[in-house]
Amino acid sequence: MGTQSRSQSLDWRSVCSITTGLDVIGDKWSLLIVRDLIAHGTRTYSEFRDAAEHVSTNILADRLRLLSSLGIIERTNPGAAARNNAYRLTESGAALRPVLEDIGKWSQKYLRPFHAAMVDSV
Amino acid sequence: MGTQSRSQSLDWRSVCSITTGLDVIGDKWSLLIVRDLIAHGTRTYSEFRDAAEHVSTNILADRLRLLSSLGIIERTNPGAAARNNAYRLTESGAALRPVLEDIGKWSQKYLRPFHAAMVDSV
DNA sequence: GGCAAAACTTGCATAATGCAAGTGAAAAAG
DNA sequence: CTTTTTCACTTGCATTATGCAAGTTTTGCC
Repeated sequence: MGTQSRSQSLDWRSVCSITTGLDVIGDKWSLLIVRDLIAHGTRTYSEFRDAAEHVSTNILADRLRLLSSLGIIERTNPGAAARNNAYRLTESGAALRPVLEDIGKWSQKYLRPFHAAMVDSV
Repeated sequence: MGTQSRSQSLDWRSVCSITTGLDVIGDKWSLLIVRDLIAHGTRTYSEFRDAAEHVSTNILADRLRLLSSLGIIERTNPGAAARNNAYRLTESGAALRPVLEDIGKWSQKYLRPFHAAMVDSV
């Protein structure tokens, strides 16, 4: 029997809006997908896969499915086949930009003592 | 042999500041601890434990240790014994407030179709 | 049609999380 | 001062998620 994936089992821990947000984007990979789409506009599966953080392909596929199902990302060519059919942000996904900016700024200001090699840009 | 905990093994996936931030706060529990401290000022172990989301006690202890080691939270009475020695935010932890506010706003605006019971406040 | 490459799946090892019970120390009660 | 309770964690183990390496299946191109 197969294993349980994030995109198949999304349950809400509480009615708190912050908790609800973290139920969706509170992991190590989802916001990196959003980051790549903010930085590049569109991105294919292979391009996500080849990012510096080296996400494993099953997790990548699972997160793309989850983010799609929640209307955070979508295909650039909705009806067409998967090949060369890049992803892009929806309005919802684009609205995550402030979250990413805040995290980036906070890291640069408070995490550098613990990670000297960190760079200033995205 | 015991299992490996987050607070013992923090390694950085890349030099990206967003990734670095997610290496620390990119999980389902850390920002909820920060949320409780923003909402209440100080909080004891039992108070965190009794929050609506029902964190398990080993994870709670691990996250409190991790956040302390990174200077995000601290004890209100640094030298004293643990009992009744609440936690509070440091300057670093307090600087996470915009992240939480943005996540809350985003959830309320874009996640309600998927979680109707979500409430507007924190 | 044949081929190469892109977009995933699958199987299995490892790590993180969840759950229930236990432990130790300090504060409170007597 | 001794006992009891309570708080702050640990510990052991089951379950779930993640990571890794190898498939498999289209599909665009020649």
